Amino acid sequence: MRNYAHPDLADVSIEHLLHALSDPVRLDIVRQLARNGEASCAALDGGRPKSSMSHHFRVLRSAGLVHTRIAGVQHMNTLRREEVDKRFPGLLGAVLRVAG
Amino acid sequence: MRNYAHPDLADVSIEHLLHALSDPVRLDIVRQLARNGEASCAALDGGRPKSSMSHHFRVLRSAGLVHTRIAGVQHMNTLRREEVDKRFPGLLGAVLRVAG
DNA sequence: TTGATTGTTCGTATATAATCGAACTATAGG
DNA sequence: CCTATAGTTCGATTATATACGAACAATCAA
Repeated sequence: MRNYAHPDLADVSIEHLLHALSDPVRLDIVRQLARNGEASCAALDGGRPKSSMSHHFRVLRSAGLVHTRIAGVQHMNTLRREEVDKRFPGLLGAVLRVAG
Repeated sequence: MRNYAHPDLADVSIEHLLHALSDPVRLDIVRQLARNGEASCAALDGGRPKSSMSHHFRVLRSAGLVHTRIAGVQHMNTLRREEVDKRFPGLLGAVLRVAG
């Protein structure tokens, strides 16, 4: 894998984004990225198998929520906060305001 | 059916609520209720079969989003706007602000 | 080049969800 | 009581998600 495709937020529907956020594992990933900034996949796995995490990161990417940058052997993830906020104002803030 | 049980919003998780909103049929129902206020099930079916609608209303009820009141032969639905707003401040507003 | 590390992809199993016809329940009006 | 109307419940089908082991690819360091 050389690098990832990240969708334009304009092409992401709110249904798609809400679905991505409705899974507890993914919501947890989003919360941690919001709190701590960039993190590798392994740093967020909570003991889950790599293939499961890979799946969840793919869903988060396809929903425009997460950007993944390859840095050597690690894949570093960040929240696409500004872009999501521009497309869906207030949504991510409201979700993250809820206690996890 | 004599009447419905409506969950306390305190018992609704954000994952549950986000999942309920992530379906296009249900999101459409929520949008219409927000715009036009109380409506019967049939008024919102968009030509879909009754059993399908019944399913979606049940999901919306279980997520604390919709209150259903029995009025004779009709079941009238409303958005539980204030309660949802108290539990998840800004969330519904952010969702409804997005063009449908 | 070999080995260790990080994450993807594939395949399969399992679980959850959506769809919808058919039979049923409840209410209202003749 | 009979009939029409509005929704629910049941059951079956199909679709979509999740979970995860195993094999693979890419990078780095020795």
